[in-house]
Amino acid sequence: MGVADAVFGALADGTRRNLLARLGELGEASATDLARELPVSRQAVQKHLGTLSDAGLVAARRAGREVLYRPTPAPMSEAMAWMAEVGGQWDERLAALERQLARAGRTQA
Amino acid sequence: MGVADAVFGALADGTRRNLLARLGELGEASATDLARELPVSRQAVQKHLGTLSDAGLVAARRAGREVLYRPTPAPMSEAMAWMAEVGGQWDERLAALERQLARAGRTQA
DNA sequence: CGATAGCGCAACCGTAGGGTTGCACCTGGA
DNA sequence: TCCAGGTGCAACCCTACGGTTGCGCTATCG
Repeated sequence: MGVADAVFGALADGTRRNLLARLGELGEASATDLARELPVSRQAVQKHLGTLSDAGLVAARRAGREVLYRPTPAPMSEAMAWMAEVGGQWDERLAALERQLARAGRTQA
Repeated sequence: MGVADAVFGALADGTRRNLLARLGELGEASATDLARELPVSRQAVQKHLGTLSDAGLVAARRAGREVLYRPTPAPMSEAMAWMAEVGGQWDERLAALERQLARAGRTQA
């Protein structure tokens, strides 16, 4: 369950969740691109992308003189599995969510 | 996306996840009980239970001179829903992106 | 009653984390 | 070849956070 710490930690920040959502919409983007539409500096975005990358939630690709980041959702499955397991121990309500998890984690590695 | 911040923040700490898991096993427990089987002080546990409570992940009940905490996993649904939604979006976009890349260049990442 | 076991609150400390600025380095294009 | 845009790295603030200790209050049991 080692990855859970990094994933939850990465998801704990609102700016990082924004970045992930935006990356989800764009497919790929550079740190500079993302910083342009956010109220923070490029370096801040870059640091966030770094921690997201450490958590395995994004991957980087060099394209010419820019570096494009794309989301890699696989590690989220583990976090969701943790929640479903712990939550499902005592609450039937999460059974429905577990089904969602199965659907969302379908494409995971 | 209000609650997500508190939930992910609460889940970002390993000790708090331990507490949640232990509470899941025990059903109910006091801060003192939980602190006994952890390498931290009772006050630390109490603070953690406080943030878990702020996130809506636990509820407190007074029983005599002790306060028993029990898990209330409902708000996790929202966090999982967020992950499922964003992750699902990724799947579509990534598939489209990979198609583009495959067609455009064979410069595979 | 009185002693004891829990809880609640507050002060305090060290470190990690988000953010910024500044600058050096590389790469692509005119 | 020179210029501009993009990245990488480092130093530096400031706040939040996890953890501790100490003390006072409440309430239960003998």
